[in-house]
Parts: sequence; C-alpha cells; structure tokens
Amino acid sequence: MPIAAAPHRQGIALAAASRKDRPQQMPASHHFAQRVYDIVAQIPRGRVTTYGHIARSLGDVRGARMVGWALMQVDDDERDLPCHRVVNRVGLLSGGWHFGHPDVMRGLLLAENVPFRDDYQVDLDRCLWDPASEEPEP
DNA sequence: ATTCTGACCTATC
DNA sequence: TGATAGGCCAGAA
Repeated sequence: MPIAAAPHRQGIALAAASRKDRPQQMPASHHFAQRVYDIVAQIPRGRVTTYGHIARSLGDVRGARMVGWALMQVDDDERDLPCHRVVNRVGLLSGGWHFGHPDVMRGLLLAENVPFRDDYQVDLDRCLWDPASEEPEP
C-alpha cells in the first residue's frame, strides 16, 4: 500500500480531483477511512489503541475526530473490523453506544482479557498498542 | 450559503 | 492541577 509523505493533504487533493472527474464515485474521505481500517485491522487481540494514535500514525495529528467519523461508517462498510479495540485518550469506551450499548463493547474487550481500570475504562498503561511502533516505514 | 454537531486531541489559562 | 477554547473535516438541518 503506497503511502506518501504528506498523507493528509495529498488525500484531500486526490479526493478533490477524483470527485471532479467522477462525481458519483468515491466520497472525499474514502482514502482516509480506508487507511483507518487498515490500522484498526492490525490491532492485536487483547490490546487497544486510541483515536489519536491512529491519527498520528496517519501523519495527521489533528485528525482524531475524523478517525471517529471513519469508524462510524464501519457499521455499513466493513463489519469484521475490531473497532471495539479503539478507545479514547484516557481509555474510556467513548464509542460504546455504537454497539447498541457500551456493555456490548465492554464484553468484547473482556472476552479478550483486556484489563479494565473501571467499568467503562480500560487500563491503557497495560494494553495500549501504538500503531506507529508496529508499522515499519518505507 | 451558514451553522451546528460529532466514536477527539492538544494547547493554554 | 482542572477547565476551556480552539482546531480538525464531513454531514445534516
């Protein structure tokens, strides 16, 4: 998968161009979302990562919000993605309601022996997985 | 066109 | 230290 130096800007430009050429295809953020999925798919069982870490590993430090947005599309897009392994900066299950109820997400994590610090907060110190450390750069 | 909101984060007070 | 303000970009109203 070819990932270039300035992924964010380039993604925007590329999406804008392709939208002009092919208005019906490929929503603007498709690339961004796709790359988010690629990373989420690599989160090991029993570990979690955060929106911010994913954004940073994509080269866009401020894109955390868009990561959340991308995951929101997952329900309709790629269903097999372990998106329950993505939590917010302090380990809270901020996306829990998108599973129907936070308990569903919690159950999935507990089933993988993810350590919890509180009912709806994982212990990041013990299970954080940093995408940047696992993804070798070209 | 404009405004508001959001599975967020960092910087600043 | 805890709180707020600002930034990000896509969609909905």
